[in-house]
Amino acid sequence: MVEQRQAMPGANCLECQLRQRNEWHVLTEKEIKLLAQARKSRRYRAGEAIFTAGEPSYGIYCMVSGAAAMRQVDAEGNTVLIQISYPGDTLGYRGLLLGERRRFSAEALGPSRICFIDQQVVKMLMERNPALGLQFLRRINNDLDDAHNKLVQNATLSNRSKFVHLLLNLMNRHGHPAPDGSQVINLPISRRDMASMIGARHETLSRIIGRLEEDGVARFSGRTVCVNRPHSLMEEIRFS
Amino acid sequence: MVEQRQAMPGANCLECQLRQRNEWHVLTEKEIKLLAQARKSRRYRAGEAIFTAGEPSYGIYCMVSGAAAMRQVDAEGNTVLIQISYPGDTLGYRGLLLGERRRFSAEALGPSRICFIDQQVVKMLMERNPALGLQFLRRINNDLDDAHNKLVQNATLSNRSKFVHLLLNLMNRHGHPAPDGSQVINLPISRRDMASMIGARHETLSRIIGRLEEDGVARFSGRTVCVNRPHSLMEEIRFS
DNA sequence: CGCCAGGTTGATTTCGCTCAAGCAATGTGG
DNA sequence: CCACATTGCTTGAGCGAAATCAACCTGGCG
Repeated sequence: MVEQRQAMPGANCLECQLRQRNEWHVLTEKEIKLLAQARKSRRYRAGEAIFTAGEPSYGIYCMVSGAAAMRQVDAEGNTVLIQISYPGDTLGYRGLLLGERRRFSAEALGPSRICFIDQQVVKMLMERNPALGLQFLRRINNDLDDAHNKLVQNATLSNRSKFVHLLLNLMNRHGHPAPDGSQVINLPISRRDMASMIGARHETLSRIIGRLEEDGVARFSGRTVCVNRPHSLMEEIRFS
Repeated sequence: MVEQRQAMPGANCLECQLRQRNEWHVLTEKEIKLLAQARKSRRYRAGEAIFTAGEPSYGIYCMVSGAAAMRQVDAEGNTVLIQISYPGDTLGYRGLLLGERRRFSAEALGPSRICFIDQQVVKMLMERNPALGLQFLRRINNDLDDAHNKLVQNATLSNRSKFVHLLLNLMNRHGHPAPDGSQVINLPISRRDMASMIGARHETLSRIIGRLEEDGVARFSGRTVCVNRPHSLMEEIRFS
């Protein structure tokens, strides 16, 4: 019975293995119980919205399984994929901590399970345990660092280089090693989204993919990618 | 005597008018006295380094007068100007709060006066007054928002549009209205730096400036810009 | 079955980068 | 004071990369 609960993340915060790897690991057992009592877990279908830009922040979300995309839309209606969140990641802490409206949208990329924790509960926990606030600070700091690194990437690299960088990141998350030493990736997002992530048109990305196949770097088929020699990707980003 | 101290920012935190507009305004009078006792004020010459990427974080800095540039350097040695800081802004809080090394460099853009507050003092103040930590959280959150907005800008806009956006931002900070309704800007940074901010080569920026002059939008002469009709700039960024 | 979103491919044009030369302002050592 | 290097900026020519416009394919899905 106990084993069963441990094997089912999202059922109870106390036994949730993911907690060890995110902001909540600084909480005491008593505080965790409060968290477990207040959190609501629910499933999302692929493409379902978690929250939308402009709406108030009611609380924060904790990814249990699946993946989620954060999208930002600019004045002209262009939508850009900012980040992908994975199990253990906390979502929507920004608007919450400041009591602001959502500045971007979040959407489930596939079937996902996500816990929701109400604003009041988070505030209460942060007052009881100041280390929690520091954890969020650390988290937001890393996000800012990522954003700055992407800024210099966008400023200096070619579209091809940017895409290779993206592909390497996706490989780290979604890659499975094949017996012959190659890596097989199941892409969680569409090509349009990948194009938006590197700031290119989707037609351009299509051509870049074609050239990568010509050069024997990788083979693309739908959302499945096979990177022949992962090292060749690493080397590619050394030049330009 | 008291008036004289009020008229001289950087001499004493208690009378510093800038404090009303930054993170420190949540401190009690007693805490401000601690701050005033610990802070060291000093002048910087134009171009002088405040801190450099890779070095440890000894404390944080508070701009009193002048302006400072935050620069990030990527693997290829390209340097990108990330942000400009102005009087009242706090500098270098990121590395400090996490006890990390500096991830970017900061440098005075002109003759500036900047206060330094030691790491230990900040930690002590944050423990005494939890609201201070929340202020830094708010600050870092806004920075992250700026970075995300720049990301979608870089992804979707042309170099010309990006430069017009930059010019509008600089106008808000450095513009002076002329009697004929035009705005005169004294640029704080070189064209190379402006080019890096929009992710373009400096030659390209030079051509963009030429085209803006052809179109009668603005006149450039050294570091002085005259925007004929500020409204025309606003309108320009509506299309494309 | 037709419709539609997502993806590919082609033709054409525009934009921005590279390489290169030249120029003005500033600094420097003799 | 001059010859000289240095730095920041501009301008030109040529080229390559990427955007645009368009046609077409493909696999769901009502």
